Amino acid sequence: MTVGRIPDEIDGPADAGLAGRVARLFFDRQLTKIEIAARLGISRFRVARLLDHARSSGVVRIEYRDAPPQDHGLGRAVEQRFALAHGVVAGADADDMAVARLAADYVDDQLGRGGSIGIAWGSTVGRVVRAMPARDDPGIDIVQLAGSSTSLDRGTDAGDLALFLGERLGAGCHRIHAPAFVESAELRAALLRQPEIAATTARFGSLDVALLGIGAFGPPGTAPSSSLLRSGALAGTDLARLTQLGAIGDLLVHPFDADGRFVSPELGQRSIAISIAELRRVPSVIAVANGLAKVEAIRGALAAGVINVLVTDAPTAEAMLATRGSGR
Amino acid sequence: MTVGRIPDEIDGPADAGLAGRVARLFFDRQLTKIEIAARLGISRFRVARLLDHARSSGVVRIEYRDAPPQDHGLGRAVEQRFALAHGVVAGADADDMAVARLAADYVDDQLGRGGSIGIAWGSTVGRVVRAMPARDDPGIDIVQLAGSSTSLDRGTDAGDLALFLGERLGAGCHRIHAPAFVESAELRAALLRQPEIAATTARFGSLDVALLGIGAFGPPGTAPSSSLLRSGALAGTDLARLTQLGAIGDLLVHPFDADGRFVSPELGQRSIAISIAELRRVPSVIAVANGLAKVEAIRGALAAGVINVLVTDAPTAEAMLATRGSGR
DNA sequence: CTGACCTCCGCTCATTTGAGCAATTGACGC
DNA sequence: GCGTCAATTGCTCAAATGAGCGGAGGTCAG
Repeated sequence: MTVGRIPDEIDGPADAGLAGRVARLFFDRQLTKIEIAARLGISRFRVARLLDHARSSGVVRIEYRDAPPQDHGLGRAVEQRFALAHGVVAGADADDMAVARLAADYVDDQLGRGGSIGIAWGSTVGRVVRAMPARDDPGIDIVQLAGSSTSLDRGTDAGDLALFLGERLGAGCHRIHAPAFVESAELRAALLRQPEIAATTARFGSLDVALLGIGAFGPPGTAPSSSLLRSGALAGTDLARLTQLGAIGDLLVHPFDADGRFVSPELGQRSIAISIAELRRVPSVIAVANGLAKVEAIRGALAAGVINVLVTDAPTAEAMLATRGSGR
Repeated sequence: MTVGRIPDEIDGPADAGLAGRVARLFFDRQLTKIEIAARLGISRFRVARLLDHARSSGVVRIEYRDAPPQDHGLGRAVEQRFALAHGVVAGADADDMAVARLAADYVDDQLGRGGSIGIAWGSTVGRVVRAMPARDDPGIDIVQLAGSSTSLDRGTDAGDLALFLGERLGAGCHRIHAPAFVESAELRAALLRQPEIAATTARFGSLDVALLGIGAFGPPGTAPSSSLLRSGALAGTDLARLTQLGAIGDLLVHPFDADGRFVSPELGQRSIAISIAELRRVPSVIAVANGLAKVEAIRGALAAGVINVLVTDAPTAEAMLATRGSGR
């Protein structure tokens, strides 16, 4: 019964490997099955069956990367109404993922070869990262724009997203191994002096692209879509004060009111994140936000004049345009 | 010049969307081009051209997931010689990535539905994580087996790898937000009392699978393949002492000698990682290691009796078997 | 307005391909 | 040794497909 050394790969792997080889010759090199059969010395029927097997057994998988439909008309309307460089609006029946894919394609276009991209946090940005077409471009630099927060949902933290994006693009990744909020301005200053952290924040000045979500505070008591609120950085009293100041949403750690005024500059004194002033210097600031609950916040964020490009969906865009006469 | 609202998606997206729809009907639903043409009310030639376009423009992408060839004979020989549950050996001309894919497939098989997998650090483990077939199984738990180290190369740190793996499997991810090594046993104890860290280490006892690399110290002066050495945890004097004790490699943070004895138990007193005793209780400990420089270390690690499954390549396996008469 | 140029479309015909069937092979139990 | 069953192989013929061609429509400079 001593089996010793049976060369039993005569059939298994020989076969398994064949399916892969055949599939590559057929799909990649576009040979006909007859040519493949001749080349490998097997019958064309075997080639066909190998190919069937390869597909049914998952050896070859077919993926679709078609861009979701866009509503260019609405996009242009948003551009003009809010003085944006680009308004990208997903078509009528788009879901969150369609918006994320449009944003990912947009970012992919912006990053020609190389380039430096800053990345924020949030579930919206997370979807964009996951929809990003894979690359292998070490010339790209990913820069985390705000510190981390462990209380955010899985895979929405800025550090995690920067890591994912770097992995996906094959890019260098510059993270901030520190919390987004600390107790005092002194601690913040001390952290910013840390060489590892300073190496990342020093890159805020040379970003080509920044990718952000827009946080909406929403009515008190409801679950906020804002990662700033979810991050647990703000005590109840802070939040009450912000609401009193008219805050309706946030960009990263910076709350703003309906007119796009940043209402709580002192919050920036306790947070480790890119400042609004630095953000204004980024050539292309791309915000992704959709959902009727975010309409007010998006309008406020655009009024702040920080954002160049907005990616959203049709219902949101229509709601943003509809209130032309009213409000502000 | 006021463009207002031009429905100019009559051509672009209508076309782009068509390519995707046609591709799905053709590849997924296996309709013939003639059937597709009839269904969409276009000519079969247009279908063919749309399909060509979809492939050349990258709307459809074809991926291959064929398992690399294995040498079952060598695998069985390794199993018997080293008393393993499984020896998985990649075929003759396999590269590092082929070994990683074999390991990934093996782990994927082990994780039927659900299950708890512990993950170590290192570039080898990193390749396995990246080769892992994607899933979406929230029933799986990823457990980081050792603390983080910022001095490891990009994407080889245990925290990063746990995050990547969790993302890839759609699984829950339990990380250790602490360094792998600290200055004193007291600090270690304090950290282990932290609820967040304790929540992860508590899972060491209920792992189904552990995925490890094997570190090889190699001759002094050469670049070590061991992530333990690279992690910068050991001062020069520590290293000299370990070498003196006969250490030739490591499992996670635990150095061992050629006979598989763990030579420096006190190192565990300063490190945040699964212990050898805990590791022994894991039903399936899978080690991935290949390269002639690692042969001695692998043999030592197997002698320790912690490892159940070894994944390697043919040259390494042959070298491991060749020294049967000599040495130990 | 006109002609050059370009892109996209549908057609014909030769080639490639798939469905279904019959022959072969190999494993296994008796 | 031999029958049985399942899996695999190769075949025929009808259907599906690709290459290349000429025409329709659209754009742009002159």
